[in-house]
Amino acid sequence: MMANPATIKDVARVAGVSVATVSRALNGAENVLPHTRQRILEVARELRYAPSGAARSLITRRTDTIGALLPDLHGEFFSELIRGIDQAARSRGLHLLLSSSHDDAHEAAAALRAMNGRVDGLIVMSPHADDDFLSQNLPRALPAVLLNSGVSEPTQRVFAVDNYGGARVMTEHLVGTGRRRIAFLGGPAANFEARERERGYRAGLAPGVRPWLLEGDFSEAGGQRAAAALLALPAAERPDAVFAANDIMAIGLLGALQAGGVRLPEDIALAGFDDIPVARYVSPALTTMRVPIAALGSEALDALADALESPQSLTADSTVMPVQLVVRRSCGASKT
Amino acid sequence: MMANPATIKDVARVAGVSVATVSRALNGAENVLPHTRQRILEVARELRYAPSGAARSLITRRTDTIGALLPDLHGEFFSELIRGIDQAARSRGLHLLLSSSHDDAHEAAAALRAMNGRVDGLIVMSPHADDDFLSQNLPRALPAVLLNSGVSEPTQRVFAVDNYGGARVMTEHLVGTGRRRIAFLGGPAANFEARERERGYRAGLAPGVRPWLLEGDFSEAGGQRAAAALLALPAAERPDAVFAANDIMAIGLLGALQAGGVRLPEDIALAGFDDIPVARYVSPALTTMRVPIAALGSEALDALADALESPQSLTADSTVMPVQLVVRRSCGASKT
DNA sequence: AGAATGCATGTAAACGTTTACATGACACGT
DNA sequence: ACGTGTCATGTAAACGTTTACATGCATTCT
Repeated sequence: MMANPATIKDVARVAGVSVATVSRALNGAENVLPHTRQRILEVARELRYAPSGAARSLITRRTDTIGALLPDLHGEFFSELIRGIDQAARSRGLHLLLSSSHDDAHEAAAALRAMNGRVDGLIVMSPHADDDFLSQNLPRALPAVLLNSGVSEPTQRVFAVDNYGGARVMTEHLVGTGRRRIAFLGGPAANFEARERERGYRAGLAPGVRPWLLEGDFSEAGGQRAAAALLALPAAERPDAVFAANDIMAIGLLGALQAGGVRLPEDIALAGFDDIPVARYVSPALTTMRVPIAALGSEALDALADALESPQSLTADSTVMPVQLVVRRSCGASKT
Repeated sequence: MMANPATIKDVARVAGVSVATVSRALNGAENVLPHTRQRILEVARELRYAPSGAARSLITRRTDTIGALLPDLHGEFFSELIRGIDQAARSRGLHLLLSSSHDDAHEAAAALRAMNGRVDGLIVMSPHADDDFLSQNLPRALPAVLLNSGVSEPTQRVFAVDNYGGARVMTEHLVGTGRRRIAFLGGPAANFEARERERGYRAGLAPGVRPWLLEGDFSEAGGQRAAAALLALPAAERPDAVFAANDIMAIGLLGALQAGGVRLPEDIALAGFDDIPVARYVSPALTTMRVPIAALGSEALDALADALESPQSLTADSTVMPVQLVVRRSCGASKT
């Protein structure tokens, strides 16, 4: 019923030629008689022959595939990231091998090793992927680029987002619109991006102003918990602005605060970070920092793909993608 | 600098054993002396050896990878779908090879063939993937499951969503809340799901009522265009409800209608289909049909993974996933 | 006419694994 | 002591390609 797939040998036998000729005909080598080629193509179609990727990449040492090691697949951030990577990959004829959600460094290492021989390069975004981890676990000869990693002295190519600068600009914007009691809803302590954004927040405050930190975890539920904490305060003691370290927390906060009778942006101005698609649909629409998520993915892939052509092009420096302030109604500075 | 990766031969040479012993030690065969095994593990770590996936799967005929052929990666629908697939794949130790956006059948066929020898099975969701296409292009011996395909007499395993039933229930719901002039904003004519939803809409109308069809394309911009068309009508001639064939069109419509001064849901009730995450954040929150998108992906993967163990488990029937009416404010039937 | 050239095709090695089978050391029962 | 069995290890084939090199035929040059 489900017969074994045809191999190049089958094609050769049926067409009455050698496997070498079949290989040449199928790969478009020019030194094969038109008549022979046509015959081979016919037979190949007839037998539904498709070359084995495994065998082919074993000998050519090319897989035309790049691997992506991601921490998670949840939410719009990763959706956008993958879209960016995929788009760039497709336009270069590369395939995408996905691997996600590695809870500990051990698992991530296993995933990394499992990619060996199946990919030509790696895009790595992982909380565990510090310099040490990579130099211990990255199979040799496998070019890699890092995304938003916390490496200080990179030995790899790194693409990152200007978390610090963006957070600073956002804070200054809130200060500029007259807010004085600006709280910051942070992310997980272990998260590099969260720390950078907090650093930017601190830098953006007017000199002498004490930072006001709320605990968060980058999740919608975390935003709701923070809202509950604020609602427990007397209205006069609440902040007049909250800057959430990412959009999804801001959105959780937004809904919960409104449910608690707080008027946004009149009572409390709200700002997020990332500009995920949903940010413009909430009411009031969320002021946020636009992160070029898809571009981050496609630039990473482009750098990696270039490295496949000329390995020396993969230098160990880092590129910081600029972010852009997007003012919407939630911060009170826009009428629309 | 970037040395060739170590092979099993290198490990064997350094450890002073044969490659067979290395293979056995690394794969956990029990008949290898503890001393020998430890020595081999040490050497392997030292050399940063990782077995070549290509070589391994060439001989074992297993890749532990499944391929997903998707039409697109844009939007929350596919994000959720991939998440569902990935989650099920990971829990079974399978990898995921992604391939998307094939504009024509020719491209899709190429993608299909490129997967040969790199995957153990396929999840296919493609407008081109009808029965003919698959039987022509699917390499033999490659188990596959189809998603939301328009095959009538399936020769493959198919998972689909109850588009017809859901659309019918939604239409009946709108009728039940007193709406009489219910328009349907359709999807691309070539799209099977769009046609099924339209069919459900027609069936849900009260007997004798003429269907009112608006042209759409499943995109947010399409929703906005439809809104423009409605706004061009005198208010009295507009529908009192619009049922959009998917959420993203409903959301485009929603924003554009509100900008045009239409009150939702008072003047026009609005409903969508899919229940993408953003549906509950728009204002008014969108009444919609909840499609178990992630579950669709994970069930498809589970069926496929089972088939890898026992090929005969992959019968050629179809599973229809139930959908669920989610009433929110946009249809006027809910206070919250 | 004979040598040289060009060119289509064939032969076989190589890629890095796994695994069936062979080998040989050692322990044991007789 | 000698066969017998056990078991760790080695040998080599196999997986399905690509490709360097060999082959031999047809054509062209002298």
